[in-house]
Amino acid sequence: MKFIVQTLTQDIARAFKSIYDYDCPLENISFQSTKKEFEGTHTFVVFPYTKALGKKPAEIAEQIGQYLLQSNSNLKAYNVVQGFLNLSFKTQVWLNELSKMVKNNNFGNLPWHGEKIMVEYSSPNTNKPLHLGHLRNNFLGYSVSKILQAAGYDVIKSNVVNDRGIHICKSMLAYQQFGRNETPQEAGVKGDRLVGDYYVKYDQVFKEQVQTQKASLKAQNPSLTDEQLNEKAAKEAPIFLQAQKMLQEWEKGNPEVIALWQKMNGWVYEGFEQTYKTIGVSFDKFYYESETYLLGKDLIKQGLENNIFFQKSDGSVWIDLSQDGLDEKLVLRADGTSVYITQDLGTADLKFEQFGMNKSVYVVGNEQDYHFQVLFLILKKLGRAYAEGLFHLSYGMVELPSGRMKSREGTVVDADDLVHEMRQVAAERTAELGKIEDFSESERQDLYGQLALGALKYYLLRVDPKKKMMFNPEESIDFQGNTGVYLQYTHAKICAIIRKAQQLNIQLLRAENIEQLATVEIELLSLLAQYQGTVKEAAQSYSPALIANYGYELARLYSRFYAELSIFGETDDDKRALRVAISYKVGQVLKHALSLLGIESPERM
RNA sequence: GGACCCGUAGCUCAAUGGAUUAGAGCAUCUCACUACGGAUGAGAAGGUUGAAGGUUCGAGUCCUUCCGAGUUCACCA
Repeated sequence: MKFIVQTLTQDIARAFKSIYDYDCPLENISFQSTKKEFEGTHTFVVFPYTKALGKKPAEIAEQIGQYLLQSNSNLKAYNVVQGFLNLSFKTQVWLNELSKMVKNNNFGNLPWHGEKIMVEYSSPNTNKPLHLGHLRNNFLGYSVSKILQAAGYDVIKSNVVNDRGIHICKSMLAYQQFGRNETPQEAGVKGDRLVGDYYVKYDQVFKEQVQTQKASLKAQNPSLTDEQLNEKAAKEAPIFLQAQKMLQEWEKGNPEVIALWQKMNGWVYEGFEQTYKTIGVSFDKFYYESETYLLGKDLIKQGLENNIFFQKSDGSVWIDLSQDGLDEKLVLRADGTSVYITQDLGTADLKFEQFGMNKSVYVVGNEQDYHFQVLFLILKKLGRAYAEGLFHLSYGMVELPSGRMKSREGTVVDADDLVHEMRQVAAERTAELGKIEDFSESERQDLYGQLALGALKYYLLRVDPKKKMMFNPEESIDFQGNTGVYLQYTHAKICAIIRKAQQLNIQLLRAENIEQLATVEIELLSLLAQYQGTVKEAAQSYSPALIANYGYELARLYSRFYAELSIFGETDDDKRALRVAISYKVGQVLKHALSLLGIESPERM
């Protein structure tokens, strides 16, 4: 199709030249897809040229249409609506196009171009289990990796695990005080859940202590405001002081603390591994902040020498970004220890040294927009060549009908629980329909997982990543309409058709003597031909939503095709074969698109 | 307060780099094949695209102001 559109583009330029003696650069000529109400698949908009040509839009469109019809042998007809020139291709063009697509088993994968890109995602804290917000992150990261791969990149999926810091010490401390050495096995829960429970426990105790502390502070300092009292009490809560102490011990390498840390992190990793496996995501490279948190200090020294940073009298190091519309930002504490951005600077260098990638994507929530703006800007100022290729894939928060999720208020939707519930719904619906009575138990279980995750992933990925989204539990378990299950169902239906076609021994690509295609057939072929462009666009904009929406549109159009036209009831052998071939290709593209979303395509369901 | 982001049908979302009559799904109502998978299809109803200006042949999209929601502005991560 690409080539055919190219010839059309050239012919339009020639038309401009020959009719109006107007030189139009090829890159200024482009097409839109024709709206459904009108005949044709490609539309050329002439409005932008009316000024230069001094003619009315409809007149220009008419003249160019005539010129094209004579000069371009692929063209069948044109029609003009105001300034819109709608073009239709000959049947043979579509038949050739279909034949090419069917023969191309690599359809949807763009040529490898040798650029390397790292996608960092997931990056969990090791103090609590994964929740719904992490799911959006993980699904996005995984899907973007797949899309980039399909678009011809070498992709490295990385995960920077936040396994150290005061928050980790909090759950350790609560476990130490209240845990009685219980193990996940003894407690009968996943390791990440157990550790998360102690993080919650810490918070309970902390809150109680703040209240007590506040009361005694108030008695001593009646003049303080409520806010001041809260702040002071929080800083003086015994358990908080203990947590701070523990962090210091951890940094000193106190064997007891380290041993506890290793034990508890080990539990969390086991839990995460299990969750990652069930939700179907994976990584090529793990970084641990406990190993990277000291990085970046050399960079600070360098920046000081080059006067990019400056030092205050207390020894702390800063960068002044006020020229760039931002603030002054601390990059190293007065005591010489790192802050968050210090290690991010160092880690950026480390990643680049190890992989030498051209681009690097950070899949991180939009709460950290400012942080990444600063991080990238500093790296540019430090003259890092790779800084140009850095991108923050900033995604919006997932909200519940009851509002934003808050771990402290217990409104968090746990990832494992959610997947479990979805599986049950999938099992119920499947049982109601009774189409897989001959499946073995393990085949059933596989199917439930595929449907559950298909529904969940599609639900979270179909929305533009940049936008915040609403997670409505009732809607998410809906398997009708614009859902992942709908795409899977359409694919499975097509598989049934292909099975039957094989039984009937129908050849996909026979010499087709077809004079005219049905409108819905042309629409389908045209949409299929757009798939590779969609993949490219999705890669450029890092947006799985484009793939999801394309897939839905394709499934919907196919469903209409299926309802309007009979396949096996068609008596003309050529037409019957054609419809099977179209079905086959639609099935393949659906499967490919779903795989880019990290969703599996069962052949029966 | 500064910065950033968002506001489209009752609800959830689409709408290429500006373009013909702003499209889907859910929910509501109606209809459909003793044909290939009804987890489906067709139709009805539902909109002053938060408001007001501006630029343009043309604005949901760009610019300005206002209103409303959110995020962020730690020697936390």
